[in-house]
Amino acid sequence: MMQDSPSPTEMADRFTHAREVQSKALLEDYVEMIGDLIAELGEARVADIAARMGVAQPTATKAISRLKREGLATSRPYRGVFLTEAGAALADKVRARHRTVVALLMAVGVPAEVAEQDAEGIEHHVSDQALAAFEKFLG
Amino acid sequence: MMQDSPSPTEMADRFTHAREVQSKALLEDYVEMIGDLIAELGEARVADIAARMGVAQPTATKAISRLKREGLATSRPYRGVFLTEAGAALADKVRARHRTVVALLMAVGVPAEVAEQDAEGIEHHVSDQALAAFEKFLG
DNA sequence: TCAGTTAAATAGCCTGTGCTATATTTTTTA
DNA sequence: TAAAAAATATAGCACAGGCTATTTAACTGA
Repeated sequence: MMQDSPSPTEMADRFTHAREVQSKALLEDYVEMIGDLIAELGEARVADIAARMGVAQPTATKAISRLKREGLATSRPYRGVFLTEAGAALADKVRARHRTVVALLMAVGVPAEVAEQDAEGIEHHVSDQALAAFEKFLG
Repeated sequence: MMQDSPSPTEMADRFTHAREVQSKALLEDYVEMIGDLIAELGEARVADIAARMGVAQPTATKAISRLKREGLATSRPYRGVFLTEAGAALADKVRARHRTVVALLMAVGVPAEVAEQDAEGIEHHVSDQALAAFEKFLG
C-alpha cells in the first residue's frame, strides 16, 4: 500500500512551515532558559544566559533585544532580564513539551543522555497534535 | 526519582550541538530533493528544486553553490544539478531516516499528515543512536 | 570615596538564507 | 534561422545569529 507521493506544492508548504518553526526555535530556547534562571537564582543575568546557551555575551544581548521586540521579555540597561506574561507562558509550554519529548524518546528506547541531546533540537518541531499523541502514548 | 539538573556547561554543549546540526539541515533537505528529482524526472533543474523547496529561484541557486562548495553536488551553468558520491550517499541516508521518523511518529499515534509535516523538521535532529532505537522499536 | 573589577552595551565584522530586479544563456517556435 | 519565451545566473538588499574588541555602567572593598 504505497502512499501518494506529495505534490511539489505540498512539499514546498512543508518546508516553508519547517522554516517558520525554526525561526521561532531560538526564542523558545531563550525564554525557557530565562525562566529556569529566574526559578533557580531569582534573576536572569545576561552573563548567565550566554554561558548556558553556549554563546558570547553580545550574542545573548542581541537575542534578548529580539525577545523584547517580540514582547516576550523586558529589561533595563545593566539590569537582569524578566519575562512578560506571554514570555512566561511560552517558557512553561516549552518546558512541558521538552519533558514530554524526552519521555517519549526514552519510552521508545532512546538512552537518557541521547534523548536529552536530541530533544533539544527536536522539540521545536513537535506540533500540538503530535504532542497530544505523545502524551496519550505515554499516559 | 529526580534527575540531576544539567550543569551550565552541559546545557551549553547541547545547544551548541543543536546549532551545528541545524546548520547542516538545509543541505540535507536539498540533497534529498535533488536525489528525488533525478529519480523521478531523470534530472534536477534549478527551477524544480526551487519550486519544491518553496523558495525563489536565486535562493535555490545559492544553496546549490553551497552544496558544490561542500562537495555534495556538481553542476555547470544553465545545466542540471547532479549529486557527487558523497551527496548521493547523504541523500540515501536522509531519505531512510525520514521514513523511519515518519513511521515512528505514526507508531506512537501521530496522524499521517502531521507526522509528515513534523518529520520535516524533526529528522535532522535524530541522532544515529536514536534512529537505531526507533528501528528496534518499530521492528 | 574612589579605584579596581566585573557586567553589560555598543560597534563593527562575517556567514547563511531569504528576497526582487535584471542580465544572460538556452530552448522553442513561427 | 531569427525572434520570443523560458531558464539560469548575477547583483544587491535585509535580517538573523554568530564573533571580537572596545566602551560604559555598576558594584566592591581598601
